[in-house]
Amino acid sequence: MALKHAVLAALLGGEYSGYQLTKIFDVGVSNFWYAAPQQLYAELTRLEADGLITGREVVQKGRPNKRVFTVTEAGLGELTAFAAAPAKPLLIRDDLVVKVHAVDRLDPAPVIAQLRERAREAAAKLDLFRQILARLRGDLDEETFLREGEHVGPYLSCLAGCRLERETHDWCLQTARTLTERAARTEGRTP
Amino acid sequence: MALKHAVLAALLGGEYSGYQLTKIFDVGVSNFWYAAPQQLYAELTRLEADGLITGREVVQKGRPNKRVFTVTEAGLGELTAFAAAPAKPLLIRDDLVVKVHAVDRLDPAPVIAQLRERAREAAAKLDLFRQILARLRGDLDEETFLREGEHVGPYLSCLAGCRLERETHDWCLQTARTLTERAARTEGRTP
DNA sequence: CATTCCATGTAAGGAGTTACATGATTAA
DNA sequence: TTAATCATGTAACTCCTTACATGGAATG
Repeated sequence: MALKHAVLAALLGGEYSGYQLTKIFDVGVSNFWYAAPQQLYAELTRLEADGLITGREVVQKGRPNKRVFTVTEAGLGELTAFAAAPAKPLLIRDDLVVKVHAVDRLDPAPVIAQLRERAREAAAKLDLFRQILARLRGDLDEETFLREGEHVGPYLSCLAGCRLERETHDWCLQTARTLTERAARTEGRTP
Repeated sequence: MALKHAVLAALLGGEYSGYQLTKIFDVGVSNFWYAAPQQLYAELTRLEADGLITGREVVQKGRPNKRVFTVTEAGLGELTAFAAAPAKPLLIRDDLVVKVHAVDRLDPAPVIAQLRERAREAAAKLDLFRQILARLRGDLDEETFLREGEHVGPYLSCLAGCRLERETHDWCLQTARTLTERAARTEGRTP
């Protein structure tokens, strides 16, 4: 199982409902994992049935009640075993890079548009991640926080997200610029 | 279908057999897609049945014969449609970052070991990608090649791979160092 | 003689995606 | 009153992963 450990890891950060988790996993949990809402609800049901998490009903006024979940001792044990097991290689699959790979034989215009769009998204995510980092480290500077702060796990994983988004952003813009310039030169020749 | 377009894109680079593709996809085609051998053989069968690629038997001496594949006109059409369609968001799933995220409540030792191992792998891939880039650009420098070279697609996608591996490498080492130092400080306190 | 490389698959099962469904509340 | 947000799912399908299978040639 794959989502399992990502959910457990996310729930270490506090009690969350299925809906709250969908928000967290929608951004990709600091970009290390993505999951659709239906997946999460199904996974929470399974994890609770397996005793790795426990749910608690929270009554709300003005909006539907919700169930929030916490990791149990058994869940923590599962995470420990998971952390000790050899890591699977990073899994990355990206449509856009496939398109760039093939761009020599294709119309570059839509690819360029998508690169620009992706760059915007990456910039937005980077912004978001930086806010999360600032909130996590409070009034300490990064170095001090990493040395003395209490919970560095989420901070470190978010740093990974920052790096990825920054590089994505830069690569997209560089690639878009390269393709744009080449397209301009080709146009100049063909008419 | 997902693999489909990655295979078509890879086959634009020339004629390859299933086996050769497994080698290419094993590295992740410059890190943008990974696929297992069985997936590839199945996908090639399907693509040929759909007329998007054509196979050709190559008789070899001293080793088993093989079938190599080329993209057809229909295949190129499929790729064009794919390139014009909106890109799906980058899909990234990484065990190791999940472990780091949860590391505050876990034994950091195995996580640190895995971070170092991942750093080594990333360095190796980075090396490989740099060789590929050098081969692709020939005796031109990068700027000139990107401006005037003939096939920049594979070069640009490989650049994406380089960025990813470089960041992975640096992040792994920085994270391993942070966790190591914190572990040392905790040890100093608990005995 | 054992291992690695070349070459190609089948079969079963687990994971993820897409499409659809429901219903209340709050903000524009 | 229309849309967005909160809240939770089911069902069908596609895709991917894991395990297993085969067999010759080259390398050490």
